[in-house]
Amino acid sequence: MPQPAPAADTETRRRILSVSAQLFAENGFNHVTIRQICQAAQTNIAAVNYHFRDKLGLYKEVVQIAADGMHRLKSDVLDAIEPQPPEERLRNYVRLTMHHLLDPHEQSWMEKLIARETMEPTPAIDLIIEKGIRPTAERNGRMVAELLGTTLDDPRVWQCFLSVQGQCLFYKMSMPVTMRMAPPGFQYTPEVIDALAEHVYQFSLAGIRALAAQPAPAKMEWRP
Amino acid sequence: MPQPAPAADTETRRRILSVSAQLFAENGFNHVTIRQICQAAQTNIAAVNYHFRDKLGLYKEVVQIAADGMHRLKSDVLDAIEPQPPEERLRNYVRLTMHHLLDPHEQSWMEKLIARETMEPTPAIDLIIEKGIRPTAERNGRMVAELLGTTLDDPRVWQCFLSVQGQCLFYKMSMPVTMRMAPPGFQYTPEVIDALAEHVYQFSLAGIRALAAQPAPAKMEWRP
DNA sequence: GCTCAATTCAAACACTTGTATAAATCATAC
DNA sequence: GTATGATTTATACAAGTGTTTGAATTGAGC
Repeated sequence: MPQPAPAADTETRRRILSVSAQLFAENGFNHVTIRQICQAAQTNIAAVNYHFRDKLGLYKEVVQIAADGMHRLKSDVLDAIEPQPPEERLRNYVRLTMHHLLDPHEQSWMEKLIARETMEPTPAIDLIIEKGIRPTAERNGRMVAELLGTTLDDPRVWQCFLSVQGQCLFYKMSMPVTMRMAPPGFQYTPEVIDALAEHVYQFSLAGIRALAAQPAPAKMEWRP
Repeated sequence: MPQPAPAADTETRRRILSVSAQLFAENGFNHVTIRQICQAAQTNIAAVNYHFRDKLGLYKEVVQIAADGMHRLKSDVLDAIEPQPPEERLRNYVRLTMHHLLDPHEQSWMEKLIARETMEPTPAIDLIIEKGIRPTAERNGRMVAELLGTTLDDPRVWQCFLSVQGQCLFYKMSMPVTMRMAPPGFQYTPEVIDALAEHVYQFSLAGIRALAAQPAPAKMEWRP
């Protein structure tokens, strides 16, 4: 019973990873079969089991990559908007996030995979939380906290951030219905996405400002 | 080959419907097996095929009920808030919707089933759109339009409504992650849900008012 | 050229799924 | 009571799933 070298970087191994990342992101863990993956990767059925032990092993490696990439991607976004004034920071955060999620040309399978895991978690969810979400939580919070004129231990920070994130993700998650309700021929072109992002920005900025004007509620313990 | 009377109302048939509604809402069409349903309904494997032709037939009947019930539920909510001033209307709409979605005691499997179909549609999605969503679209729109001081053919109406709906649904859909990020022991008690709903209301009302203050964009054709 | 380990391959296995069949049971009208 | 049709039951089937196996192929090191 031959064993592959620990994490050897074979050509087929790479192909399987690349192909399955797309498939998993688009269809979810349960709706992708090993045979699909291997056919798309032009290799044998047993390749997945040989290189990744089993389907879940492959998936976890894909998720690992997604979580790391997500962290890097989010860090890049946050870096890019760092020097801007707070309002522009929010505007561009929303714009970039929605493009990653909605633009079909944007090959951002990582956002999609994580959006999927968020709604329908598998045993790999903890990886995503620890490596992909938690590390940028503090910077995300600071972006909102500054607009609120408060600190991270103010519960309004997370409620507002979730309201922003919720609007962005909702457009992605409700796409199947949106496309059916929209007039025929509708597409998520870059211009449409920009317009939606601008709406979410305007809507959210006003929401945040209104809450900033209210008396501060009791602080909460802040967890890292 | 015996055939059941058209839509006979047998006891087992009722049990299957009731049990599978819960299961489908909680786990989605693909993650529920006929054997699960029949075991929970304390009947034979073949009962589903006998009474509903096949699994999809059963599911479509469940969805039919959900779509009708959804329409009725939404109508009731809209009726209940009708006499209130516009702001209170929005506040209570958000509050009731979030309770239906999040309260574990609330046995509102219909909202959950439809939320699921929204994100991961099956061949039954059209039923939901036509019977469960479209019929109340106009009233939903009017609720927002009034706050915006505009008419249904103003694109801001739908963008704002989706922003509100998006926040509500997001809390439902991201529950798996939320529960893991939240401090241990966290639960969606009625009080917690009320607080969240109040936040969404405040946030959204400010967003809507800010957009109302802007110059009106080009109208769009309004589809029934 | 040979060796030996890593890698690929074809085939099969064990299991679950939805569905179909035919017999058994039940209920009701005559 | 019996006949007839509706319902329930036990069982089998075909297709699809992830996984395993053992042989074939490859390729680098000597």
